[in-house]
Amino acid sequence: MGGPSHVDRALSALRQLIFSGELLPGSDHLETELATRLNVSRTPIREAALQLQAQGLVEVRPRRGIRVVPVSAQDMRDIYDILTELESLAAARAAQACYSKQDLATLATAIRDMDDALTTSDLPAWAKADDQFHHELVRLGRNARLGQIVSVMRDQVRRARAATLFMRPKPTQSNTAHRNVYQAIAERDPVRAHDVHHAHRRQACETLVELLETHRLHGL
Amino acid sequence: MGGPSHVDRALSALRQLIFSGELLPGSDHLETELATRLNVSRTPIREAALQLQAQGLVEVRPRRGIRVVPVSAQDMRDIYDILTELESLAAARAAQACYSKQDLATLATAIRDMDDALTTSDLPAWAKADDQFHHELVRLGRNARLGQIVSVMRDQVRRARAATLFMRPKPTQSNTAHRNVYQAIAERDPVRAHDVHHAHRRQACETLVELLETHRLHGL
DNA sequence: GCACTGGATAATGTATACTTTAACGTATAC
DNA sequence: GTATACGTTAAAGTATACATTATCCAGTGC
Repeated sequence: MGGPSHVDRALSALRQLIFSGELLPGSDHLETELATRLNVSRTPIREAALQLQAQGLVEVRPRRGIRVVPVSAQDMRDIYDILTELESLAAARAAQACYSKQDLATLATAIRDMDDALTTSDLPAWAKADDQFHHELVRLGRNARLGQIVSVMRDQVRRARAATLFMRPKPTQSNTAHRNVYQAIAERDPVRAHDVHHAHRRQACETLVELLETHRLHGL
Repeated sequence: MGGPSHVDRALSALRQLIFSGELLPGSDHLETELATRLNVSRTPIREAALQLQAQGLVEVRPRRGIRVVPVSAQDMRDIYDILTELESLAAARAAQACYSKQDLATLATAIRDMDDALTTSDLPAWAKADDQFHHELVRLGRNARLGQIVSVMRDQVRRARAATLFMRPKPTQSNTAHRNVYQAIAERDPVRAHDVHHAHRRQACETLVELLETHRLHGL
């Protein structure tokens, strides 16, 4: 069976390099350089770069290199605007879908994991569980295209959150909000699910952008 | 100066072939076939196909060919859900942006063109002006990422609308709705701009999906 | 008749060679 | 000293050659 192709590996590797910060935001990288680095020819690099460009992670600029796009505070606002609307829509749709408690088990698990992480002050674990919750929420909304868009937006947010995770107050509110969204979905109340989640994301955006701006974290 | 590359031309050509229906939804096309057809090598075809895949217009399936993705009625609902939320958000943001009447001139022009097209019953012209209005609206919302997403979604809608344009009743309501959105933006009333546009798109979705389903137009 | 094996085939995945061209530096004219 | 023209160079764009491998079909065994 065909294992992952060189393009696939280049994609993962480049994502890894970007998220880990080894490829700094704003930095340019020639195709040849990356090809050498990943031990492949230019072809898979070019194809991977094209896909990353479509995801907004890099920008290919002829003769200047493949650029890791920096994300400003304003960009983050734009991204959150999209994320907020689409996730809230997913929440509403999930509430309309008449899920049983069993269907919502994964959501409940994510919430529990967040609580656990909070009591042990394990912020990375909290972030992971938080991602899990949002991912599940969108999945329950049953709109594959929406899921894809949201996941691209969430990648960007993740980059910024990594830089600010340890500056934040304990995210107690988030857990409460998630619990309320879960309740609304379980009770099949789309409007409440939508509104609660919307307010939650809006708040999260404010918190994040404020941190970015006060700490002068531009071009993440 | 560097004219458009082969990749650029392949992209336009393939889009043209898809939108014109020469490449039927659901049909598969080998890289070599398309390369011969467009008089280029496989390389630009592969790169173009990757970008079209990112836009959801084709699906590249190893050894089975590049497939023009068919769009079902349910797909169209999903697409409209996204479009509705994001365009409405753009409308709200546009209303918050304190634009002068001059800034809104292009919107007004689009509305006038729609009216003209309606009185002469020139439906293609109406569709074009309609696109223009929505495009302008989103531009005024000042969120580049949102603009990109919306434009991808609108491509899909365009495919379906082309098939149903002449089945519809005269789109008088649309013109009224657009006028109201324009008004709300001019009066800097984000909530009304949002809600009016939201209702408008929702209605459009219902109309379109109903046509698709009654006429059994699956896999457009 | 059916399932399985194995090889032929053809399409993709990848590397590489080649072409084109933008960017940079140098030299020259003024 | 500045600006323009020109040549060099290196990077991307493209074609192509090659390697890999899924698919199909014929043949075999049962």
